Amino acid sequence: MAGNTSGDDYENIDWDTEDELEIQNITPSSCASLATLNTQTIVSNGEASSSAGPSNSKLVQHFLGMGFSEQLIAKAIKENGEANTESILESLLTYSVLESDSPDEQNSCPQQQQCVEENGELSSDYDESLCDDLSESDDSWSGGSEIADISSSLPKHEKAVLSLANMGYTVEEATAAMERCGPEASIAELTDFICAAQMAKTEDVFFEEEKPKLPLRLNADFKKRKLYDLEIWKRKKRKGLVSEEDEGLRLPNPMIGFGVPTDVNVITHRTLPDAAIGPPFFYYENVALAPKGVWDTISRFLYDVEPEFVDSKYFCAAARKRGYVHNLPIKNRFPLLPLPPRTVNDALPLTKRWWPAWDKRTKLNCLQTVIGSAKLTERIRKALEKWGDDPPQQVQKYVMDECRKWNLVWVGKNKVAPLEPDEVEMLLGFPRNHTRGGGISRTDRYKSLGNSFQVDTVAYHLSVLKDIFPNGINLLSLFSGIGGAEVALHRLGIPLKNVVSVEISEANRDIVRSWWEQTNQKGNLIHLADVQQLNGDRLEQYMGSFGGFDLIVGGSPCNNLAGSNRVSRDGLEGEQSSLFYDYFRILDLVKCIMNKQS
DNA sequence: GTTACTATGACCAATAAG
DNA sequence: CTTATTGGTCATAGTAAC
Repeated sequence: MAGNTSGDDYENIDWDTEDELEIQNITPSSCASLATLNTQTIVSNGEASSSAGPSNSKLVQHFLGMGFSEQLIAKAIKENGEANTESILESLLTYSVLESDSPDEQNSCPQQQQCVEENGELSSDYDESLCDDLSESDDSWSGGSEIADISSSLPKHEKAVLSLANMGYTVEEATAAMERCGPEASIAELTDFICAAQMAKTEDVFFEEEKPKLPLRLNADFKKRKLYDLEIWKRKKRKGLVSEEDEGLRLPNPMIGFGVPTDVNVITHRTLPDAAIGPPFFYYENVALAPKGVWDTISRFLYDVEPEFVDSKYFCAAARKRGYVHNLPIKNRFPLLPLPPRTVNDALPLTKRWWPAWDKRTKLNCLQTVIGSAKLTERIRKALEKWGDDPPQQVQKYVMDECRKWNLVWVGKNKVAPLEPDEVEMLLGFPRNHTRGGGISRTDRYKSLGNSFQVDTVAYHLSVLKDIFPNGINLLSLFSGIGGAEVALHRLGIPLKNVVSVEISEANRDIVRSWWEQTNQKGNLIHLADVQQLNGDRLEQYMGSFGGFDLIVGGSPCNNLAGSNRVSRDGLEGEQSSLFYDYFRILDLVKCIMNKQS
């Protein structure tokens, strides 16, 4: 078992693709070509600016990681000294705002200092409407209306412009990029384009020194201004025509990805793009039914790997439609045993007695973070009690609609109820009481569970690692939540050697730590709170101490992608969901560091 | 302050209907 | 082919209760 034999599979995997540094024009990936959100990855080249850069490279790295340009950082440090990071940051932000308000200013593009491709020609729009009177704009938006409300109700392409604007680009730049790249272009494509345009425009222009330092604008004012610019853009757009190019990934039906344990049709081979090939292995997850273009963008960032869309209803009694982007082998997968019950009837046998014949459900819908109200179940009971076993169609439809929407199950005569937390735990493949105790409220249990992996599904995908890493793995777990990946690996019998787990919620960290202790794990568990604080230095530190990560798992926040969000379904640029870019940033960092080590 | 409870449609895409 | 209908969704915000 040990040693050489088990290495066979490993060697079949084509890790040794050294030369993946070929220039990729579109893909925002790979260490060499990309700057987006990724400036840190050039560490090894000693990107020392010729301009007598500050000695404190860590400090520079820190701000580079936040997306500011090296020149701006140098300037900010010069102004503020190295000691006061707060004031440096403030200066940097100020520069960005200045840039966006005065297009003449160059070089403050918060990203992409080193894009070289594209011949960035700009449309004439660049010169127009740059001199909009600000006071006018302020007046026109001075009503009590909330900016956020307005922006969230905008069409998607306009949101894209607004996103770019809020990233520090001018609306004119964003518009030009949109016109050039098409309305469905991803933010990555757009930023690439803008950067190229800026490079073209700013050649030979060196950083000017003294700029009047204005007080930092309030964020609301900033957005207000951008929104006004957006209105201008809309007016322009109505005149011209915009090519609508529809292109996008389609969800498979049935949603079984490369295969599920209960189906004989299993795909065992695929070809990964060279840039995607590890080490490390990575495994990224998010909701399948995201707004248009989101999965295209995710896939493009993650080295053009096609997502594997899987509905967990093929693994358990509840649906869970998710997309997974990973570079794992797909041959010889195996499921966790015992196979979990796959019908409501089997999973919740006590409901069978009360389950009416006209409720044809055999599976539950997606387990959410909130549950149906008591009022609703009472309304349903009242609606049903007038009738016998066979209520009229209208009533049946009403009841069924609500049951499907809220995942209600039958717990008594004419009585439906939401699932209990421990039932959700069981359906998702967690040990009973996994989220119980430790002072967590019932509401928060639902929330944590609703945001989690379905363990059997994930374990099936990760099962191929068992032969590859018989001695255990080092895991980097981003957005760990309640530890779905850790539980899956553990149940697969894959030892966890070193786990760096990043999770913002303290309650969730407590849950994972408690599980770690109860299952007598032999490895090390390192907990961090914020992915945004995880930089190259810390990663190198960890990786140096135990020799790199074997697997990077993460399901980034879906808040702004999920259909059930009525308020802020802003897509990948939403407040929480944009943390996807941190997943990519960290993955790419690890990839680069590992390449450097090997 | 924390927790529980409730009301709140939008968006997308698949499907049905015309 | 177009348009209408349907189904489904890792949720948020406000308010009351504790």
